[in-house]
Amino acid sequence: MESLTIGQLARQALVNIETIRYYERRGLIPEPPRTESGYRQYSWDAVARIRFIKRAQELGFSLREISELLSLRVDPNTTCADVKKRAEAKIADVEQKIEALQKMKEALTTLVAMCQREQAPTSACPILETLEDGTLP
Amino acid sequence: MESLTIGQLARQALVNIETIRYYERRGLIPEPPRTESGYRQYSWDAVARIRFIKRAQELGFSLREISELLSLRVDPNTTCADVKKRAEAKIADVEQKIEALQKMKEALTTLVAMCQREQAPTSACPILETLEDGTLP
DNA sequence: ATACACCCTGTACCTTAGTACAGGGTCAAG
DNA sequence: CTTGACCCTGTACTAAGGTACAGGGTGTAT
Repeated sequence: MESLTIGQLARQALVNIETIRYYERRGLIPEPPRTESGYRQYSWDAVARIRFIKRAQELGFSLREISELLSLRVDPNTTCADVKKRAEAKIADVEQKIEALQKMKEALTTLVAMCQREQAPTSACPILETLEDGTLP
Repeated sequence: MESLTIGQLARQALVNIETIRYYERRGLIPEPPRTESGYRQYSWDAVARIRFIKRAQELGFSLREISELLSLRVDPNTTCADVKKRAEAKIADVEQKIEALQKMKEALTTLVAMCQREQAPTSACPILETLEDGTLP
């Protein structure tokens, strides 16, 4: 199996066939070669590419940002300095996301710690009370 | 001011009027009593309720999850442990994301370093594999 | 040669979390 | 008693990220 049909790729990458065609339209994956009869022929690299897209999405990147990430490389139209500049901007993005998530985690941890008596009814749940009264840092 | 109009509530809770009506349609806030002329009359509790929704959203809960949290509160068969379990699941979620982002940051940092040494990657996308194994090709 | 699974394009539709009117009624100040 | 700020319902729209056909062609096993 040296190349994959769109259906095989979809199963490998755990996405819908339509999603792959959608990514192609959005320019996130290159247009693959076609067979005589017009079927798309994917290489195994495409699996990794789609999995990257899915993972980056879970991390809060939009498809636009992901295509920026994927195009971080030198080519005739992109200089090394340009790649570096954009990579640095992405690092700042990523750092911001990490910070936001760390704050989220701290707040959630504080909430969980408030639950001393698990059998308390939810009507007296300190987690819910704290979310409501705005005393969470 | 013993009750609030929708506009007053919106200002207090720092949301749009339309958002409040949207939350009502979604069942996130109860239908308030009306004046003779049909105006919604909110109690001050509604401010807390909307702040709860907003706060939980910031912590990564979707509106669907938030309405589950809210219905846990009025269900006499659930305990605080149920609430805690949901918060803990969110924490695990957030932790995973932080880890993946840290890998991505490392990959981007490596990429920047490669640019500095004039070893810019020129062909395949250099960060593609980072979310899988944290290395650069 | 006939199912049946698969592929193609194109267009329409869905979800989430709201926003934005249109077309009308209400309330308080001047 | 009019003006302006507010409220009502209902519908339509937004952006992002898909999903779901319809109507047709292809590939292969029996």
